[in-house]
Amino acid sequence: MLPGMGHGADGRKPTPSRLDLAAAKSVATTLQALATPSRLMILGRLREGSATVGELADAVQMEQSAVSHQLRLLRNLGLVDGVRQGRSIVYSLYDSHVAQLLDEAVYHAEHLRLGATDRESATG
Amino acid sequence: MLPGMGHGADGRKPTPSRLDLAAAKSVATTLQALATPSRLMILGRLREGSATVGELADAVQMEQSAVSHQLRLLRNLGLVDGVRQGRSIVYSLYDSHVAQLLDEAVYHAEHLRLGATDRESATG
DNA sequence: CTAAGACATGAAGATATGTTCATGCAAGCG
DNA sequence: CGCTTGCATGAACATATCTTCATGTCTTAG
Repeated sequence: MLPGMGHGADGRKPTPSRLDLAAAKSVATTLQALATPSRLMILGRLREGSATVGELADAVQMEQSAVSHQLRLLRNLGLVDGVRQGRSIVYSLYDSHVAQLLDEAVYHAEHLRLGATDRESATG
Repeated sequence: MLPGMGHGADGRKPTPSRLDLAAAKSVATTLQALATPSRLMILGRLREGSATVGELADAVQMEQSAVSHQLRLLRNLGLVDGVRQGRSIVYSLYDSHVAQLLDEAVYHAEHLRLGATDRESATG
């Protein structure tokens, strides 16, 4: 159970109360899984459908080992799930929440990027 | 608006095509701004309304310097904006996208956490 | 059992990141 | 102008993170 952020079992979240440290840590941990290009691409690929580690490695242009390490991380966070199929292991997004979070993250991130296109090298 | 119902206020977002490396980097960069407890708490506080650096530092229990550093980062990413008001500088979320992304991130993160509560210490 | 394929894991090294410390810059006050 | 308040900035240190290398485990085949 997450302390400090109970938003009711009615499925409706009233007003997103302020983030306490525990909640912030929890959210940060999950978000960090989406905060790196490699994992983002892995998830992006998985969003289109299940794939084996080899396929993932090929899709994201990474070493098999690196992919495995990231998959382990994603698995521990409950973002993906892998099942054996013969000698391969087929990974897929854990549920629709992952896909949604991914979509929304991309969506907002793009918009935010547009709003801050050249803000980075603006007059400091 | 209700988080979790999807962000499609306009109802149509282009088919989230596969993430290429450039897009992944961009999204990852933005998401990384939300991937740490400190920044998450700063944004969480800002989500409730504007605040000066001092107020933020007090709210999130951080040194003023640390807050400033993080604000600089958030500002460069276009997530927050600060304007002078006397000796203080009042910060606020740049626009509703930030608030939305924040809400949705929290929402999904919580759900995902619930699904993976004890996955971390599973039979290993 | 031996051999090969597919994936996982541990250790190590290079980077990146976040906080702190000391200091600089800006604004208000007398 | 000098002093105080409020914030920003740079350097440094501790930590976390990601990738690579070598090796282990599990599965299928003969």
